Amino acid sequence: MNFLMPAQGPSVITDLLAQASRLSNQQLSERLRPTGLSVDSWRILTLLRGSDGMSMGGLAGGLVVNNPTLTKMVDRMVNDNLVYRVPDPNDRRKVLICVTDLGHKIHGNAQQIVMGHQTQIDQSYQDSRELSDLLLKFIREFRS
Amino acid sequence: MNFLMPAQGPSVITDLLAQASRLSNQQLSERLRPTGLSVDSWRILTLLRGSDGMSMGGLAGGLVVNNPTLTKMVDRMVNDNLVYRVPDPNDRRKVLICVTDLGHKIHGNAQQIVMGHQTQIDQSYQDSRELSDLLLKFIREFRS
DNA sequence: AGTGAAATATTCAATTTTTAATTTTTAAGT
DNA sequence: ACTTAAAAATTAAAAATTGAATATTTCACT
Repeated sequence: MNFLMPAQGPSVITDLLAQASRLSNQQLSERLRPTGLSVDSWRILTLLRGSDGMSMGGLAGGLVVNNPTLTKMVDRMVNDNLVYRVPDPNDRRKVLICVTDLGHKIHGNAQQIVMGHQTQIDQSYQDSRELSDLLLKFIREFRS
Repeated sequence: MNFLMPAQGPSVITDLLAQASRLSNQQLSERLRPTGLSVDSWRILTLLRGSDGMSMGGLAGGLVVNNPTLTKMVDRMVNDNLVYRVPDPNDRRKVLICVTDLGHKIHGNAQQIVMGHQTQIDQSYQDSRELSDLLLKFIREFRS
């Protein structure tokens, strides 16, 4: 029961990120259950939001998921009428993913829940803003 | 291709953690390939290291993975002779997981690789130490 | 124009994870 | 002691992910 403190040695950032990510993901996942969205589905809709469609590759990069995985995720979301596929007129290798009206609606509900979750974190965790900033920098660095 | 900056609105920490965790996990995963260990197997061995065996529940909590998932992970590691199971003498519902000699040896190799990865992060990313500290606090807060 | 290489997305088989239910042991209250 | 509830780990079936291979389209170079 002593996994609150690391047993020995310096903490490795990959491990800390895994713990933190899975913990917050678990919580958010429960909160999103009423909407029927997984955390990743919400992330897809958020990325898509306000764009006129994104390619599979663009989405996969933004989410950091493998292409075949994303294909299946999008399949499910198409099935649930949250998004739809459109061939890219400029490059016929590509497919553009767009949000349906229902998708927008459900994302709106989800977004409120997510913001509630974020607010709770902000309140119980002092350095939330700073952590976000550092994570943003970290991600930017890692993507180059 | 503009997933480097968030399209709109404030960044949600759960999303940032997912991105950061998956990015660093991908990199470390590649580096660990020669050892045959997955990142999670390495995390298991690290948690186990220096303990006289941990229960499945303890491990699952430390790693933040579901119990059935951990059972299968440990099955594979037992198969590879990295760990073994011992019934807990104090509570016969429990099983203690222990590291084999081979497990210790392979974890040693893996640890070097992981430290190399960490060093690279420290060098390319200025605020590594601070990020780790904030993540530790975040995790501690989330676990209470 | 034509050829080979690269990019994009998908499919398929194999592996892994999840969810729900089961088994075994301990704890609690009567 | 007995009975019921809780805790711990596992199993089994369903769902999701991965990795390799495939099909199609574009790009670059001749």
